[in-house]
Amino acid sequence: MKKTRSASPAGHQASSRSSATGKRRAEILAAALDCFVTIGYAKATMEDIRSRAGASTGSIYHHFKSKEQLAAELYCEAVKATQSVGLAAIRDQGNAGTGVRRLVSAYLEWVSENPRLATYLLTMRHPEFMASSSAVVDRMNETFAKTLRDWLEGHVRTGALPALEYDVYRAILFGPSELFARFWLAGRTTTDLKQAGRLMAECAWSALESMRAK
Amino acid sequence: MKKTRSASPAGHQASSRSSATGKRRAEILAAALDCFVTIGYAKATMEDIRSRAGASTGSIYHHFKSKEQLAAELYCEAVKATQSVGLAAIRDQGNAGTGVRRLVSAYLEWVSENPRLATYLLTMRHPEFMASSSAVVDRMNETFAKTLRDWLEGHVRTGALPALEYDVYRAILFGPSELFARFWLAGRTTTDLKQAGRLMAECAWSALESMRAK
Amino acid sequence: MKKTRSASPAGHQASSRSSATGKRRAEILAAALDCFVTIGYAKATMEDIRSRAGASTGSIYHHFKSKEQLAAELYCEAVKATQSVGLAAIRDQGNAGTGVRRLVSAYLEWVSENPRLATYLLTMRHPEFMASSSAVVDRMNETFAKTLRDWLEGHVRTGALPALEYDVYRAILFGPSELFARFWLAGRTTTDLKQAGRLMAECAWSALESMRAK
Amino acid sequence: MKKTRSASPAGHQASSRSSATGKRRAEILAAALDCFVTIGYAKATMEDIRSRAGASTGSIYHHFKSKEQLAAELYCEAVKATQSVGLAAIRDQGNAGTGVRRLVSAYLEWVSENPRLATYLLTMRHPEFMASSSAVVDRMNETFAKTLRDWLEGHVRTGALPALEYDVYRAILFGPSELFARFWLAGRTTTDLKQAGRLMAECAWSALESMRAK
DNA sequence: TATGAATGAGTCTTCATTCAT
DNA sequence: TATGAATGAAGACTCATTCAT
Repeated sequence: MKKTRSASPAGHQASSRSSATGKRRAEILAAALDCFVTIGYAKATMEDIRSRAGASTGSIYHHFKSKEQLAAELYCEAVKATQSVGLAAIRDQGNAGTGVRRLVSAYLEWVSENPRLATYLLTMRHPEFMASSSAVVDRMNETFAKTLRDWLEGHVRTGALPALEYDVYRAILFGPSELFARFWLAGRTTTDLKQAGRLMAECAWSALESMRAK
Repeated sequence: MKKTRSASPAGHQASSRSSATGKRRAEILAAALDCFVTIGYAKATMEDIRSRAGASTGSIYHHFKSKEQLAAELYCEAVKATQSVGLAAIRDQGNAGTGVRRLVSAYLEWVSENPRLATYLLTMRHPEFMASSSAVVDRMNETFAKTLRDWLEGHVRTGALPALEYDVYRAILFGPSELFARFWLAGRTTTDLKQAGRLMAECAWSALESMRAK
Repeated sequence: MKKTRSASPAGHQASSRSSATGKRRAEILAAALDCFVTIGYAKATMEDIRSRAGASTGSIYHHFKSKEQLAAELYCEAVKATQSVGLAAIRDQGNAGTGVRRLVSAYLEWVSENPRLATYLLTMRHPEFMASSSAVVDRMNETFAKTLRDWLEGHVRTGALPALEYDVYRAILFGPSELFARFWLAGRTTTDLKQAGRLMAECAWSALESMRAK
Repeated sequence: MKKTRSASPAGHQASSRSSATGKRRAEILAAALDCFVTIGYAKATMEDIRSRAGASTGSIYHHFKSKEQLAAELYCEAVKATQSVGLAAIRDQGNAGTGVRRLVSAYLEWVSENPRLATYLLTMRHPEFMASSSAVVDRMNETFAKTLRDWLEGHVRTGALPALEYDVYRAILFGPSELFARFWLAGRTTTDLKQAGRLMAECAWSALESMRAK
């Protein structure tokens, strides 16, 4: 059955040219993301991924060392994506209130635009394959944290923001939106995501404001 | 080790009496929790659980239908525990501010007192075994949500709280503390949990207050 | 749950007296037969039998050494039953034709009266538990064969029956009815069993007659 | 050893060529047949089959979904084989007597040439794996029955055969030989199989003849 | 005799991964 | 690069049987 496919003379021309870009690689990654999000990393089998990608077992292993690496690559991609969205939101932002609000709503915007990747990120926060990714992810997290911290500290110095530990800032800034996102991704929300973004942003800002006051 | 964990000082008297109570069952559950939290649901094997519980394979299956059911039972237990703590915090609480603050810090207190169960709850929020538990959990969630909603609405009517959708309330109330808890449980925080509890409580309350104002 | 049963004061009087007969034993045997016939020896579990018998695990093992022995006992019972029916059919039967006919239809009559046991006999012809029964069954078979052979030989000497090997006699006498019985028991026949009995009997007799002639 | 068994002298040429044909598949089937016949379906383990086939666990499951499916496939093969032998015996056979005799002896010939498959067929007539095969087998049985019935009815119309229900015909035609085959395969016969074939054939024919007469 | 918790060897099956073509 | 057959370690689960009460 499969033999007939490679036998079909057409199609060959097209794909033999390049795929240099790594089209197959991308297809496999996409299939893997689908499977992990739908079935879960542990339950999803390479066979699931293989069939969804329309690739062969060998082909997958040609592109990726292992299932774990596949998951790790997706994870890194997801982390990088959120972080760059976050960083872009505060970059060169002189106004603390605007920066905080943008930071929060940027996160939810990204979620709404990348639901699958977001689901993956929020769901696969596990030690299941961390071995392969932790080094890279840890570094990314540090960089992100450092940048955000610097930005925050700048505004703390001007008195625009309260002096709080970074872990508290993290909780205040991202806690509400992340929790909302979880439910939104699960289809268990009634509020529109944009509206929620505004509310979460406001929430974070007014919380910080009130703390600064004291 | 495991035996000490059924921590609550009371109850010991009662359960020390005999095996009739279902001691074995409890031992197995405890061992499973340990394994799931440490190794992860997927990677933990029944053999891991078996040896940690000091039971035989057959004994485990005599008490629990499957690994999935074991996980589900723990999950339900955890959900019930947080919820009852939350409900106790607002029960008969006439003051909105006090209620909100108590709700938030009660959650973190519970986390600090039940780190393993909390880790399990926050980590295993996955479709890996949900089949077995969703019915029960869904009902519990509904009940909890209904009660909390009623309490909130009571205060909305008096103007003490702003009129917001439940999903927004949920995000504001539990988002920061849940996120903080995740990092605390992972040992990645610098702030003391109690202190964080007060901050998260304040944060939630001031956010709500500011929204009410508008 | 089961405890309430032994708690019921009534009924005790009756069963405490004797059950000497082995009522429980019989119930277990009946349940086992049911299970073996329905599910098959291999697939039927002691738990299946236990629950159908309304007994406890321990009780079963109190009465029977093992699953195998349970099966063997039923098998012996079945073999003995058919054989005695067969022997009764030819005992003191001076007329060859009558004897042959009776032998054949007696078999089918027994089948119709003991469908479950017959199914068991025709279905469980396997080495699955033969270890426990072969000795006994072999002896029973020998005795039966010897008696039948003697009867046949008597009529061979008078010329009423043809001189054929016992294995051929067995095939001619029991082959058709056994095959018919298999299908009848499976509910895959259209002909009435009594009618079939007459036909099979006639068939056997005319076959033998024609062979004698040559 | 197993390789010689694909007995039919032709075909060897073709299959010796390569593994492309499904050599492994065939080896596994052969090993399974051996095991099922020797040890019994229930007692034979996949490990038994695996080692006898010289294959790996994974390889077996690559080719067959389950132990049950393996058994089912063999069963279908066996059914198909007997039936085609039977149908060949009566195809275009204008003479009722010759046809009946050929039908009967063809069956026993097939048994003698395919003792293992025959043993399997006569022994594994059980619900152990029927789930997987019944649909296919039922259809094969219907087709076979229909063809045989048509042939019989043709001769009933000419008066060469008596008008009997199909289930009675089945019993008369196959009962004796099947029962004889059972004992022959178990090594519990004294009569030569060919000789028995002639006798069973004669037996069936004279039985039918005598019934027609009436 | 009855009960049912406990036992643990034994099975089937899965699945990530390798490798010959 | 692609293919898919082959590998085999590992795991969940079953079930006959034992045993303390």
